[in-house]
Amino acid sequence: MARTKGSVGADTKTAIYAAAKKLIEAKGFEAMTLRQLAAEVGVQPGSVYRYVESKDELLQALMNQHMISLIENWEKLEGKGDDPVSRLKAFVAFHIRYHIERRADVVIANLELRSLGEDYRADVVTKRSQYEANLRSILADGVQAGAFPAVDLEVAAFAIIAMLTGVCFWYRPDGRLSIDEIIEVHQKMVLRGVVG
Amino acid sequence: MARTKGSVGADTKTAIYAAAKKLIEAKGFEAMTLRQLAAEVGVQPGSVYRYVESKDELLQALMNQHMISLIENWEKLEGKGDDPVSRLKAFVAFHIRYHIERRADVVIANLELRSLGEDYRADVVTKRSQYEANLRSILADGVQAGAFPAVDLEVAAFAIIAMLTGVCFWYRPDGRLSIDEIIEVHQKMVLRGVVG
DNA sequence: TAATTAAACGAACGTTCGTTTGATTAATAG
DNA sequence: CTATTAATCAAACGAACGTTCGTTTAATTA
Repeated sequence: MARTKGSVGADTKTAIYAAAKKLIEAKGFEAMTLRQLAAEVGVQPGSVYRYVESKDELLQALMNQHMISLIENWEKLEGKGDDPVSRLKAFVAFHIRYHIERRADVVIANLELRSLGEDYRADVVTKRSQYEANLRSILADGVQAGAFPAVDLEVAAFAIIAMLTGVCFWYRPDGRLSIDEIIEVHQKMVLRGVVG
Repeated sequence: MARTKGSVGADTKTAIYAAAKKLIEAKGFEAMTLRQLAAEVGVQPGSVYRYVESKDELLQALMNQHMISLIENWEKLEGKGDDPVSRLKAFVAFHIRYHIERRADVVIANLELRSLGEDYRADVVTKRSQYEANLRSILADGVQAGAFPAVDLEVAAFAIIAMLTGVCFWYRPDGRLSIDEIIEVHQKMVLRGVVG
C-alpha cells in the first residue's frame, strides 16, 4: 500500500499537531518518540516528515503558535477604556479560562522551554514577557490612578501570573468548583492582595 | 587503568547525585544521558551503575529525598504555638527561602513528575499534598480563630503555593531585590489576599 | 607481605532513536 | 484518458541510548 484512500494532507498535518500536543503534555517532549506520534496519528514514522521538518521544529511551532494565539486573544478582548480594577478582573478571568481550555498548550509552553533550541527559546521568552507586560501595564495604571497602592509591580505581576497559571495544573472538570467560581475566588484574592 | 588513585565510593556517589541534579535541572531528565552524567562526574558510563540501580531509580531517589527534606525542614521550624498570622508569615518566608536555595531540587520535583514511574509518582504526590496540608492547616486555624475571613481554603492554598514556588523560576541573585525583600512583598500580598 | 575487597575501566550488548530514501498508490488537472 | 502531483508505505540508515560484564588497579585487612 502507499497513499491511503481519502487522505488529505491538511487533515494529516492537523492530526499530527493535535497528537503531538496530547503526547507531549502526557509524557514530555523528549519522552515522546516519533514512532509513538506516528502510531497515534495512524501513519508510518517516515510519513510525519512530509509535514514536519524535524522533531525540534515541531516543538518550536507548537510553542510559537501558542504564544501568538495567547497574545492575540487577549488583545482582542481587552477593553482599553475601562478602569484598572475592571481590566485587572478581566485579565484574571481571561487568563484562567484560556489556560484551562488549552491545558496541553500551556503545559508544553511552561514545561518544555528547556527542550527548545537556544534561539527559539529566546523568542518564546520574549513573547511571554510581552504577554506579561499587559498585566504590568494594568497594575501600573492602577497605581498611577490611585486605585492601587504602591506594590512592587514586577514581583506582583510574576506572583499573579504564577497563581493563575497554576490553576490549570490542579483544575478538574468534575471538581468542587466551576470555572466561574474559581475565577471569582482568584479575582478576590488578586484585588485584595494588590489593591489592599 | 582501572581504579583511580584516591577514589572513595561515598564521594563518587555524592558527585553523581550532585551532577544529576545539575544536569536534570538544565536539560530535563529524559534529555540527560548517562554518558553526560558520567562525563560530568569524570567517570565511565558503566561505573555509574555501582551507585545507581537504574536511571529511573536515580530520579525517584532525588525526588524522594527532596520531598522528605522539605517536610522535615518545615516541621523543624514551625512554631505550633504562634498565632495564625505569624505562622502564615513564617510559612511564606520558609517556602521562598528554601525553594530559592534548592532551586535544582525544586525544578526537578515540579517538572519531572511525568518522567516518574506510576507508583513512585503517587508517592511523591502524596508527600507534596502532605506538605501543602501544613499551609491549609494554618489557613483553617486562621479562619476558625477569626483572624482570616472565609476564603476557599483549597483554592487559596494552591494559589499561595504556586506564587511562592514561582519565585525560584524568576529569581536572580544579582536581581533588584534581595531574598528578604522578596519575602516581605509576598508576605504582604498573601496576608492582604487571604486575610482581607 | 599476602589476600581480599572497593572502585573504576573499557568494550561491548541489543534496542531504539530521529531521519532518509525510493517505490507505490490515490487524487487531480489537462 | 493520460500525465502530474499529493500522500503514504516499507525499509533501511547510522548514531546514540541504557545497561552489562570481565578485567584491572588501588586501598584495606589479616
